[in-house]
Amino acid sequence: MSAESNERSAEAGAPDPTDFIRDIVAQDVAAQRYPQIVTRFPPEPNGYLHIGHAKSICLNFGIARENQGVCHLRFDDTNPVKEDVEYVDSITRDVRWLIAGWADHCLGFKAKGASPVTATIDGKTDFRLTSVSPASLDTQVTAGTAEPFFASDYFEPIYAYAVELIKRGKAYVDDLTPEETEAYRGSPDKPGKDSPWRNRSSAENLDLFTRMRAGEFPNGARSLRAKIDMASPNIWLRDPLLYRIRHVAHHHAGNKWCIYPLYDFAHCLSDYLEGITHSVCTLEFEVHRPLYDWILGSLDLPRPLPHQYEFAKLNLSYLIFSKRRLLQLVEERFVTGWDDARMPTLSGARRRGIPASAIRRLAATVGVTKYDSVTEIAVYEHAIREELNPVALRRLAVLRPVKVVLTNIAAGEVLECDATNNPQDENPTTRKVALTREVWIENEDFAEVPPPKYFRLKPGGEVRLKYACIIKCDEVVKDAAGHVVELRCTADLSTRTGGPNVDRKVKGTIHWVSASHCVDAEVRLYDRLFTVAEPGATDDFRKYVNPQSLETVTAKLEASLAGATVDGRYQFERLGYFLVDAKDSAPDKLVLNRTISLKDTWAKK
RNA sequence: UGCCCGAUGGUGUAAUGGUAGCACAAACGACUCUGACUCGUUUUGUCUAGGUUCGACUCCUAGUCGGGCAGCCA
Repeated sequence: MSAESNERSAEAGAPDPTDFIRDIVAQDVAAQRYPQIVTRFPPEPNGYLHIGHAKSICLNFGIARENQGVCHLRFDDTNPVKEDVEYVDSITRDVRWLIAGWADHCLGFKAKGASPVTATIDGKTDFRLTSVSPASLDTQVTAGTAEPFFASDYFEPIYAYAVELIKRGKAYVDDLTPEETEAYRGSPDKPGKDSPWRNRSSAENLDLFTRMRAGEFPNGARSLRAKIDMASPNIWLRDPLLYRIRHVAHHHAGNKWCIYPLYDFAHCLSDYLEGITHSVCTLEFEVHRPLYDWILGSLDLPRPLPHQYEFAKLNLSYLIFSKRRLLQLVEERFVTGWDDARMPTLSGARRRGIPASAIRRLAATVGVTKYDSVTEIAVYEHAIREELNPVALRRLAVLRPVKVVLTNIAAGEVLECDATNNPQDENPTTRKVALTREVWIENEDFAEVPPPKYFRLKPGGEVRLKYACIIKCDEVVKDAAGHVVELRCTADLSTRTGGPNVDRKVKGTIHWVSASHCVDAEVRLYDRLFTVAEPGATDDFRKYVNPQSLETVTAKLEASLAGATVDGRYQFERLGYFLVDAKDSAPDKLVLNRTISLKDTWAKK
């Protein structure tokens, strides 16, 4: 829990970020263009959220947070064949996790089951749906009386707007087949041509559209199209489709419909219905903006219109964010699931022990622009360490143990040492760790033939056992095969805390645990999932999955870790940040994940 | 080869006509009972060519390079 706290996060005192979108919002606020700033995060429930989505979530909720506004979580669920409630649930959970303690007071949910209300404004029929009070959101969610927004809740008013467009002569029912539609559309450098059905009468269009809804026609037989310009240089203005026929049940709307609006038609209207002021999306929708504006502008709507702004999505080196490819990793068993700790999904990050605040910190550092960039993974790793360092409890653990016998300590004797829980604290607390005759040290911390500048233990050399004392290696015991099985050392107990020679310096300090006062645990060490910086740009990203992305070891942990729970964030000294695995750990069989290693300027050389 | 968008050190980003700054990375050094953290120093940049201007990363024109758009996906 402590790791989720914002108290020591940069966010607490940091100034609000600025970028070109926030500048626009600020201008709109200054001009009092809207009574309140309302943004939205509109995922399609057809996959798990990943770090790339997190950038969008942070932007949209950040804008709301900085302007006393609200940000709606809205499912853009207009294509029932691809969507599923499993994703609705995971997305809702992940969004709430990401913004917890930061922007949950801005989260816009609606009353359960609510759909847009009809009103008359200036003699015009209007539909509207607003969010419940964020202040009471938690109790309402718990009570089951609030839920996210769904575009599918707007099918009725969206249908009414389509009828209105037909009446205005701005939409028509087309009988062209999908193949013909494609052929008629032309290509980027060649204009399209008008459908023979383009100039049907309003009455005929209305009749046909009503019958489409009534289910009289099979899939693909007809469609509703906007009547714009088949010769437009912008393909999305060449009479784009508004509705298609799909005789299929919807995961949220049930069996009510057999015609479903397409993204372009549903999205801008959903924004309007919810009173969205700033509709922020990624760059690929830039060419759709004229259509977004055309639809809203063609309906003579009485309330202020939302506006669309586009930014470049996040790319991180050594990672992939494509839903299709992520799904492949899951289905082809490169990972154990969507929440595998190596996955760039939010559920994977959470299981890995990455604090939500670190992801928010990443979003703040990469900024928001229209330049399609690739951010080095090191920026993300740095953000994780920055968030974990001040909150993680220091503990001693040995991943790959080698036995050390301290020959001048009697068997059964226990020397208690004070170990600091977190040196970053203003007033650090301590705990007791046991020093006994036999201890484990890290395999890497002993070298029979040390490389130059090796600070750790070597034959005849000295090293400090952290929080304990300096030891000297007297003898290296090997088995018949020549492997080191035991190091026989003497402890200089005068260098213990409180001892006369505490201040004696040796170059190296290493971690250790008592062999008689420790617990075994399965520890999972993660490395990058891919071996190349841009796996998405290769011929087949699966060929570049890192075979060493997961290594499992049986580690020795200091005894105090015996009761560790998922809530604890630990730094195993000199090794990295760890937490208990939420799925596979049990009280009698601890399983821990390494979130990330400590920066290691020695190993690099 | 139609339309739209973009280009600042290795990477990401700031400077909104007036000293090119910050972060990450890298290198070196200091400190250190974590080769971590912290601190200090250093290396490296405005895509090109014209134009406007006292002055251009910024405005204009052309070019180069990169990205997006031809789902009844979002």
